Amino acid sequence: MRVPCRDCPLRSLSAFTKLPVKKIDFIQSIKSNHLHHDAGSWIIHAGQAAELFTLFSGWAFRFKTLPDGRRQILNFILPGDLLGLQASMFSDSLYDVVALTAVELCVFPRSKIWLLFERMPELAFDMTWLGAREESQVDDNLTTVGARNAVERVAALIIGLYRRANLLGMVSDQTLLFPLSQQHIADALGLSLVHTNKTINRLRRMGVFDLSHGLLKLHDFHVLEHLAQAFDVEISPRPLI
Amino acid sequence: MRVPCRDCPLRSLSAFTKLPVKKIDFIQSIKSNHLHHDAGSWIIHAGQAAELFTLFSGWAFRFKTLPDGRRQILNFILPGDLLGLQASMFSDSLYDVVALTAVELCVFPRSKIWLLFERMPELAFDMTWLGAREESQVDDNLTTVGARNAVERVAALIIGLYRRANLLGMVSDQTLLFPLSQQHIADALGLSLVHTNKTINRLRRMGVFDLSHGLLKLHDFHVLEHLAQAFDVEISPRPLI
DNA sequence: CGAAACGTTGATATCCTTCAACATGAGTGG
DNA sequence: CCACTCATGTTGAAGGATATCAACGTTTCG
Repeated sequence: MRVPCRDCPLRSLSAFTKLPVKKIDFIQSIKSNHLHHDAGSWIIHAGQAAELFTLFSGWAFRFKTLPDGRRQILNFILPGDLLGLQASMFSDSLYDVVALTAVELCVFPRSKIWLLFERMPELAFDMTWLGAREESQVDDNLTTVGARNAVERVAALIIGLYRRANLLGMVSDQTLLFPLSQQHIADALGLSLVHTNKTINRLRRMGVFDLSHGLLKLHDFHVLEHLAQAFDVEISPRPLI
Repeated sequence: MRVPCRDCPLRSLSAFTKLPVKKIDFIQSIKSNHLHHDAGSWIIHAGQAAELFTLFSGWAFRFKTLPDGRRQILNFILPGDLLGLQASMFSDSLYDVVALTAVELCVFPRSKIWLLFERMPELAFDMTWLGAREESQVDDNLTTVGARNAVERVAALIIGLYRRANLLGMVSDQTLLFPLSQQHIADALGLSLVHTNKTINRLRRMGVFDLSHGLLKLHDFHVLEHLAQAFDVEISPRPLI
């Protein structure tokens, strides 16, 4: 809580739209907490109620688990992303969210969401926009898992995360701190761990990227885009609640 | 336009929440059109702007196409579902929507969406809720495609559609008009057409359902649920805009 | 230093795809 | 009503992509 929302370092990034002070102060007024979580800890539990969060720093991921234990990672969450919108609109969350690194979270109690719709329609609109954007990410992931082969899947995942991280200024010298294990990648792509490993190494040997020791270095973005059968993407600044 | 929103036949279904007349009239006031489309016709084009719709009758589906033509169906759209929320919040749609049967659509111009947030926060909230619900469907589909094998995928798809249709009163004698071709099923599940066919017939021979001539008859819901490695689901009435 | 998590590799098994051919059904024009 | 065509569904065979199994290497961390 020490840093007021007005001075939030995320706001100065070009990835985010500028908000009038009045709205920022409203956001601050409904923010109830600023949490720290260790890597690996649960942020939202499937089957339980959850608040609404903004990820302030770190990485997290959202996933579902089948009765027999298989798990599917639905998307990854980066700083500035809204987290728990579905969960806070339904009575219970339908998915788990776990911190991938140490994270900081801004907490907005679900009880205040209605206030936001009532008093600050612009912010409610932004929230809906952010929800639509998350869905569009899940759409992409479904397309990756359903229609692409192993090489294309890995390529598409790398591209997607690289792009997002780049917008947040987390990339320098085409290099990025990359906290996913190969098991995370496998669970996101619907591939086995072993095959994921072999596919990554194939791409590594092809020279399109290097991925080791938690560091991703992208050598050739365009080749990777081509390998991924990627769509064109339009990137626009997004609201930050 | 002949039937006023107050008398909308969908509203009387138990699947939908009751709305005060004032709000229904507001909905009516921003509804700009009532469209008819033939089966197979495009409702939303990827790369183009789109309005916001409610599907009044019929079935539709939302999908993406890779540069080389492979296509992934993201979800199916049934009466009462919102359609084009993402598309109408972004400048262009990132996906296509095509009518699976003849459909009727209620049209709400995107230019009026802001008005709705400003003047009717309850409806804005409902819209966000419906968006969150669609995302949760895509989450499920991603889990199906990423973590289930062929038999489980088909079972999960059938269960999901049967459940939704049932809530809308489209099921009688455990039987339902089912307009998907096996190619649609294959494209939704990330399976080849041939393997989809063989999997369906395997399930048919196991006696859990029958699917032919556009008719789905579900013989044993619980066995199918078990085969699908299905989650428990909580079903609650939803808003209708 | 030891243990545990994570990554790597080869061999084998399996699920799913592809190919090809044919069957069936729906729609159309003669 | 029949003959034709096109979409859709069905089936067997063969090949390929991915999964599984098992063993070992490497890093991290207490």
